[in-house]
Amino acid sequence: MTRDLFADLNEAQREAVRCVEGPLLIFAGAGTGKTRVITHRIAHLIYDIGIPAEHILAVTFTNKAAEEMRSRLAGLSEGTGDPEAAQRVFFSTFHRFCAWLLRNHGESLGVKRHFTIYDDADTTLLIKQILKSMDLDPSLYRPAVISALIDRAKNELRGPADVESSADGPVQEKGAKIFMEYERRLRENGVLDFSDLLVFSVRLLQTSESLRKHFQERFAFIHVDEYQDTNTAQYTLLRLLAEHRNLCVVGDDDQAIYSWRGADIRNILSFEKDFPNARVVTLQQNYRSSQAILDLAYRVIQNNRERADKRLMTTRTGGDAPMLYTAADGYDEASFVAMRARDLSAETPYSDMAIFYRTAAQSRRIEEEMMARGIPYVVVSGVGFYERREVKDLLAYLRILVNPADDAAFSRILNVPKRGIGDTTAAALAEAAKSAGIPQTELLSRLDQSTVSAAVRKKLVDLADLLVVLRKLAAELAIEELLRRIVSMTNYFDYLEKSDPAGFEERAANVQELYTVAQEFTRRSTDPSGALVSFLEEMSLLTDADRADSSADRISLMTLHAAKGLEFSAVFLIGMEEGTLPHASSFESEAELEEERRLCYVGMTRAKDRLFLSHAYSRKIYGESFDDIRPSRFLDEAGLEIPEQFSVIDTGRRFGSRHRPDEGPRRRVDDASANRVVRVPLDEDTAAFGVTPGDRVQHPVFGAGILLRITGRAEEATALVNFERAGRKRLKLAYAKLTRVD
DNA sequence: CCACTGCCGATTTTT
DNA sequence: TCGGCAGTGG
Repeated sequence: MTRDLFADLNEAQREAVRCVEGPLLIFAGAGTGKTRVITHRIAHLIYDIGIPAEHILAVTFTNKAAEEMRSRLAGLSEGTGDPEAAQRVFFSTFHRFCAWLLRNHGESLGVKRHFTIYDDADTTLLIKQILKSMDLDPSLYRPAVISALIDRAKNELRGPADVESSADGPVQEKGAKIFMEYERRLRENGVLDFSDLLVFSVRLLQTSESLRKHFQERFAFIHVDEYQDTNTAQYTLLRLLAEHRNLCVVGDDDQAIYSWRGADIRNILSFEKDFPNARVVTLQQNYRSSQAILDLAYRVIQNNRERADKRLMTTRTGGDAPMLYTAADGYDEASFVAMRARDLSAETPYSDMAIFYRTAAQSRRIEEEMMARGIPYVVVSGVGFYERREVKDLLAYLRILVNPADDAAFSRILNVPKRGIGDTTAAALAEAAKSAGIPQTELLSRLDQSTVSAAVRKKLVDLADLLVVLRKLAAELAIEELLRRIVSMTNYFDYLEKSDPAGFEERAANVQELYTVAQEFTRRSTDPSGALVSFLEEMSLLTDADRADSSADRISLMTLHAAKGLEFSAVFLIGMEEGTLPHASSFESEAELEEERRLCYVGMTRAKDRLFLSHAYSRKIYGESFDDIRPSRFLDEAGLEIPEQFSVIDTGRRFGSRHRPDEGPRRRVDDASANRVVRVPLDEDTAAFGVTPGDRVQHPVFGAGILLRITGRAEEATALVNFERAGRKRLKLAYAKLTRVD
């Protein structure tokens, strides 16, 4: 070891790294360097203690996090005797780890080596089919609800029978029945859904003692990132693997925002009970945000009852006081964000700014504004690349080659591109396959004349022939080449152009992108024999976030959920209103409200230097206008002073709000965007000047006016005052003699 | 079989 | 407001 791993760590971090044996819980608040701690700890295990790298497992929730850790560890490995060791550490997401486990050892549970994975779209479709076959009304038993119910049950390691016995109400009762059929069909198709990856892995380790022992030895040291987000299945898996108790979990209960996905915050809160004699280290030294931002966030999160108390302190200096903008409406808010972002861009690149919102739909107005002003932006997430129709279509072809029983893939390609096979034929195929007990793919050329017309039969045979040819090509060609053949043999581009002329170019580009992805994969791949299977697995387990291009200088737009784990110099948190954040659906339950609060907290703590919060009193929701929107309770909790009502005068001069002719006459207000009072809590040094936004102030030269806002702090504090006679002026508080008048 | 139209419903979405 | 869908006429 040529390098002191402890040199660049603070005391708490050192303690966490040093403690290598037995259970360890690291409470890592936002921006306290948890990735640094995990990677240093792993490096310490390898290079100082001498643990073979292949005995170390590190599990994360996202591919991105896993990659980040891997590369950080690689950085630490440079210059050591064995820099390659980092490559041998098993960094993986839970799901990828499980897929790996099942590919290699799932046979005993009836999991085929070449299983394919159903994504959300596939499972929703399957549920709809089941509803139809059971003659249930989809509006009563909504597929999304049923899907959530099933997913939830699986994450809690409960089967259809468990759901049935605890059912209260018809949805759950029928849900259990649907669940049962759902499972049957997945097994019949040789496919797993996301949760199955966890469920079967748990079952595997529970049933096979030898495998359990094997993996306990193989992974003698286990690390888990974002432990607060683990669900019951994941927790159980960890318990099975970590019988040796060398389990190090890192997390922050204040950032638990996935309970609706089955994550159980109690996993982290009761770690010490689950693993007696566990060491607990709390990281509270923040390296990311200004103290003002941390304090604001703390005031909010402090209102949660179910949390371990901790408070972040920063080393970082500078930054502006967080500010609140009270907007007239959504357009005004968007306008404010855009203008402020542009101002900021003089000193901060757009790529270091972000706009967060509670629901994806909120991005629209912002996008319009950004477009109108020519501000470069990127919506993070949105419709993922892998969920694009064209991508899914082509992947479905690959899936059906790997797993002929994959019905979701089959129904996707059956009439795509259009080859004149309709619902009637599809139903006949499905029926025949069911009674014959073989996959539909195998049956294509065997449907007899009594069920389908000669013309249709010809089409089916053609498709069958196509698949035979492709299957042969699959064994010979690289994946990219195979994809190109699929596209050319099916005239896929013609189909795309015809079915969606407007979106053709973008879709074609996505297909090209898929070629590139395939090419990349082949370049990286070490095992050509199972290439197609692992390619598909990668496609299923990858998300849009994994391909985000961070090189361009664009401001990022994303939901609060998507913001976790990121940081930006400037953050805009929009739509701070009751009903939006906290979301209306959380009003009934204290637990859900606390989760909304954590969401708010996550958003705030992403900001390094500047945090802008905004809310509007009037907003259009689903095309209907509401004028009595109440500001979010979180603003109160944050200690922000909220203007009573938006009552400012507007000259109608709206920055960038394009003329909207169908909007009717707008309330005439006098120079609204400029003359709005912006209230923010002032720190001591700034408050010492004795004036605060909203005050009526007197100046020796300019006379009386309204203090609109204060930017900067202490000696740098600048007041914007709207003087009755002299108009708007910017004045340094340190020089200008402003006095409050009542 | 496919294109059009009217109606319903509308969080968040690591994998 | 807008997108996804079920139902209907060509």
